[in-house]
Formats: sequence, C-alpha cells, structure tokens
Amino acid sequence: MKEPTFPDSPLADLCRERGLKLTGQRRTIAFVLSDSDDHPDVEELYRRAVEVDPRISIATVYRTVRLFEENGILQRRDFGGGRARYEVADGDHGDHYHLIDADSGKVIEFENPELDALLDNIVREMGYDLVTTRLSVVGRRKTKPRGNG
Amino acid sequence: MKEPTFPDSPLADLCRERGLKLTGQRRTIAFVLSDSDDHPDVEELYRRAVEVDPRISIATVYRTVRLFEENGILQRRDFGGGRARYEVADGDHGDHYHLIDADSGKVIEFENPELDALLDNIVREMGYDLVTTRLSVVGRRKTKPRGNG
DNA sequence: TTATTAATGAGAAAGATTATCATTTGCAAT
DNA sequence: ATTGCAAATGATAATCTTTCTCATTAATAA
Repeated sequence: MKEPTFPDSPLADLCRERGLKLTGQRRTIAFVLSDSDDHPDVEELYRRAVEVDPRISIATVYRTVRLFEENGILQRRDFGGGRARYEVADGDHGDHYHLIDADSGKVIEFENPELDALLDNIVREMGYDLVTTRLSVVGRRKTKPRGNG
Repeated sequence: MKEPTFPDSPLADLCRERGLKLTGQRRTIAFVLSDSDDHPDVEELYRRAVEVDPRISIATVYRTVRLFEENGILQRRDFGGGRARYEVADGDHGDHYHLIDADSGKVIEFENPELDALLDNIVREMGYDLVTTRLSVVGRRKTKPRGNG
C-alpha cells in the first residue's frame, strides 16, 4: 500500500468543511498548496505533489485545482505566460495584490486597506457589490531614488 | 486587384510612426481596431477584418495583434474564458479599468483619477515606477438598493 | 464488509496560439 | 515604373494548455 503519511493540512480541513470528498490525491494537493507561498502553475503543482505521492496524475491536479477554485479555496491568477497560476484564497477581508517587476517578472505581494476601501466604494457607486478584485501592477525598479540622482 | 479603399486610421499612422512596415493587412486590422470600442478576441477581430478585406488569414491577425502589443499600440486583457482579448492602449496618463458583471460577464469600463493616484503612490513607495495597471473587479449588481428592501 | 457513487489514471480530444515554408508584397533605390 | 530584397503573408502543421472519456479504483455510509 505504501500510503505516505502526513498530517491533514489547513486546506484539507477546508475541503472537508465544504463537504467535498477528501480523497488521497486531494489531501496531497491540499498539503502541497498549504506548504506553498508562491503562485505555482499546474505543472509545478504536479511536480510538487508527485514528490509527496507518486500515485497522482496531472489530470487530477487540473481537476482538483478547478474544484478548489469553484469552492473558493483557491484563486486563479494570470501573470501572462499562457498558463494559469494558483494561490490560496484570501479570507473574507483584505484581498492582496501583486506588483510584477517588469524586468525580472518577479511577483511581489502587497496589501493596502486604503485601496481595499476605495475599490469597494467605486464599485458600490456603480451599483454593484464587489465580489473579487484582480489587480496586478507592472512596475520598474526606480534608479536609486536617493540624493540627486 | 480589387484593393479595398479606406483612409488610414489613427492606428495605422501609429504603426508607421513606430517604424513598422504598413502592409495592407496591417492597415486593415488597424482600421478595424480603431473602429472598435470593445474588447474583441482574435477570432472576432478576424471576422471584422475579413468583412473589410477577405484576403486576410487568421495567422496574420495573431501576428499583427502580437506585434502591436509589443509596440505599445494594443493591450492584451484576460477576462477569463480562455482567449486573450485586445483593446487600443491608453495614452500616457489615465489608465482605465474594468468592472465585470459576475452574472452576465459584461465588461464595463471606468476611469478614476483617485485610483490612478493611489496606485501610483503605492508602487512608488515600494521603490518602483508604475508601468501598467491591470485591474478588473468582479461585481454583482446590487439587489435594488432603494428603500428598506 | 459491502454497496454505491464519485474520483482517478492514462491517453485522446479540444481549443488557442505559434511555427513552417513556399509565395507574395512593401518599400527603397534605380 | 521597375527591380531587388528583406520581411510579411497564407495555409496548414505543430505545439501547448486544458478538458473530456471511460474503464478501473477508492471513499463514505450502512
């Protein structure tokens, strides 16, 4: 049998809480996701999952990632490059945003309550309730902002 | 020969200004784009272009759209649904943003100087110069905000 | 443990985009 | 206007990501 043993991750618990069947594969993928603080694509998630349990197929990673997204456990992101990337969804309040370094492509996360409030306001004044915000700003590192340049 | 006759569009001029060879197909695609105020995908652009000049292939639309994006003439957008969508790039100031109706998928454009300023500020304080902002908020139409519901 | 129903694996299929290559075209110089 | 040549195009093959199919396997409740 050789089932790999590791504790249930926070995401695995969430999975159960939502009434989703907690299969071995989902447990593994949830574990891997809870362990990640970056924005892996499906291919990368598959690589990490296989390290934990080789008895997993990429089709299942695709399926699970979609399931988790539909259930608000994951959020899909598009940073260009043709493939979707995923990260654990934020809680009820305090979305976070992404700054992408124009030169290196590096993704830097940030939060900003003032921005949260402003967006909420703008959307409300247009007659809508805010559901999700997808914001990424592309920036270029400033050339030594100190002194007189 | 049967070359369709229509004036050079603003985008065609831009194309020339950037030193790009202005072929018949590019002229047609530029014309179609200048004429569009929505966010067509490549398939849709192809449809519109063929109406103007049937001697055009979808491969060329893909190529042109990529070329224009690389030269800052177009901006690629991702509204979900698996295909890239395009719109004419904003000028130097005043990006615009998108509100997506969660139920209908309709895209509503808006501008907001306060948001422009705040984003600029946030990015600057992180040590970057803002290059592009990609913001779309998903919202759900409020259930009759009048009275006491 | 058994039944039931859903999930999985492996690969085929679909959908979007890019590459290939022979042919055509824009454009600069004649 | 003609010529020459590099670059663009058309048609289609190839690639890449994601979804689907279906026989097999596994999770949950009784």
